[in-house]
Amino acid sequence: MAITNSEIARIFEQMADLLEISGANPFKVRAYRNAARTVQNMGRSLEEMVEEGRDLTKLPGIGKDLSDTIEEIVRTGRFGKLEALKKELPEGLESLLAIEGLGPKRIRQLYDAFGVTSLDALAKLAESGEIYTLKGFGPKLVAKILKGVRLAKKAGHRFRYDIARPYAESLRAYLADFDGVIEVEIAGSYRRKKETVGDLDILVVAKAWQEVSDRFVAYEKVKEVVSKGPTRSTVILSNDLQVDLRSVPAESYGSALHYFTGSKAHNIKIRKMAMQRGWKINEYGLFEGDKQLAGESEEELYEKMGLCYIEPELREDRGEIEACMEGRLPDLVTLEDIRGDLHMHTTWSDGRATIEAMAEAAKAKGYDYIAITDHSRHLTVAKGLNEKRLLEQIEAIDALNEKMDGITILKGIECDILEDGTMDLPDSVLAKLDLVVGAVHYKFDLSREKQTTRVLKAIANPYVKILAHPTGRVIGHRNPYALDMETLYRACREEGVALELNAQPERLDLDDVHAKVAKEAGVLISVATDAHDIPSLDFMSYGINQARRGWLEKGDILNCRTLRQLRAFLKA
DNA sequence: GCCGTTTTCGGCCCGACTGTTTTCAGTCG
Repeated sequence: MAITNSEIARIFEQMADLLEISGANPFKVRAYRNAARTVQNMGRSLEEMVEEGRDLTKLPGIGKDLSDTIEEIVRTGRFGKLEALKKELPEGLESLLAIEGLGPKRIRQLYDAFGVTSLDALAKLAESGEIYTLKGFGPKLVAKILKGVRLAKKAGHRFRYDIARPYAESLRAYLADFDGVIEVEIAGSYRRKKETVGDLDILVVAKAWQEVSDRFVAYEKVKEVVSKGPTRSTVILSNDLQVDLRSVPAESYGSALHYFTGSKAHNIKIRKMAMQRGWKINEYGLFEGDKQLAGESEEELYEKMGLCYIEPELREDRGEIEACMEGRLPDLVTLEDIRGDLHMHTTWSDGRATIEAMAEAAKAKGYDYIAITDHSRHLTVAKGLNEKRLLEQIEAIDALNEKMDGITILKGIECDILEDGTMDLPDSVLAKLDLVVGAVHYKFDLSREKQTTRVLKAIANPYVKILAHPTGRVIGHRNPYALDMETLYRACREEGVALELNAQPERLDLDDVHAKVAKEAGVLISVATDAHDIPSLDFMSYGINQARRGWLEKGDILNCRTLRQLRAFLKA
């Protein structure tokens, strides 16, 4: 009975939701949410830890009860207390929490009085007017609820980073351009470079807030003005992305930026540290009594707290505060550290640019090398290369390398890993290449055991040097396939195989958590764009964002190495 | 339900806003 950490985290979240609606002790609810976060953020598989008899109470936020609960879930696939609770409160009730304006108390009220358990039932009740018989439900709240129902029915309420970015950046520029704006910054998960963002939180220090707010709601892409207040205005953009603009006094800018950048967990930890010293942190500053100790800048805030500056990408309470205190915060990789791109396609398979055009574009980015890695024959829909065509491509690349200066084109392939773990092309052909990138492109639904065996066999092939998009997930579309990551990391280290952090914004695979654990396990990472055209070479920045969230440094990344060092790795 | 340089009991992050009230509960970030 295989179960992933994410699934366990989901169970804890559901438990927390239902407990909240049932009116349980709010701190118990919080304990479940904290545990869910711990489980979601940890790299090790809980299932394996249970099998190995590890002491789970060592994990933060996991005590005796939750440790037993995890064991129960791993061993039986069930959680008795949750099932008991579901008998009292029907399933689906927690889905109502997604509606703005509805929290546990009101949901409970609606259920007790009218038996509401679904969005449809809620909408019906609201439209009939019967809802007004409940205490505390007035016309404005009901209108908000009805709007929330319509919104909740639209799928996918988080936006992929790359989709939010153009909206975010043009709005930032629009505001920065205005005379009345002294500072402007987009905070929240956008600033932490999370792979998806829920909404945008923009902070401004304004000379005249009223004018800035007027300009904000007049932005051309604003579809709807939700509110326009004395310190905050909220709008919905044409793509349904919500944007909050907040006015912040200059002396509080740093604290506000820190507060609204989050993550919540990171902030809570810092705030607790302040409390222990008898201080208080809020969005206006760091205070000792009424005296402001810091607040103008984030740097000052961290310094006063006795901490070093922590990059936004690290602020997830995944050990960054402890690492800072122990002087082992990573020196995060930057885009400028990248010397080449080790995964891209051309017109030889399903790409849209020639080898030469891709090489020229990469050279213009200042890269020293690229690897051409078109698909192999099994991927017929992508015009995958057979032996004959691959040999022709090798000749073509040799000729280009003769001709071109300033960049080296490595001969590679993104070779399919077949169901039995053998490679799609014979070793005799793979031997002629500089680089073989192995990839799973079908049979995603094998059992964990079979999928792991398949991938391990592939990376044991002496020619395979990188495993592409290792978990196969596509954000909001396809879950990662079942794979024993711990064993994979070990095998990669032993075989000298790097794992890819695929920079396609819908993949970002490995993700941040996996990248961090892979690094800790001593595995090298290749941050690669998998570009199918020239503009997609720019995906590198998304890969770097995720790499930074995964604590990666220059030294952890294969394509930060010089060509000579890279060749040494490929030959080893 | 977790946790411990005031604690094995009694705490658990904090402030603002909204809509509904007539002093505040509920929700949100």
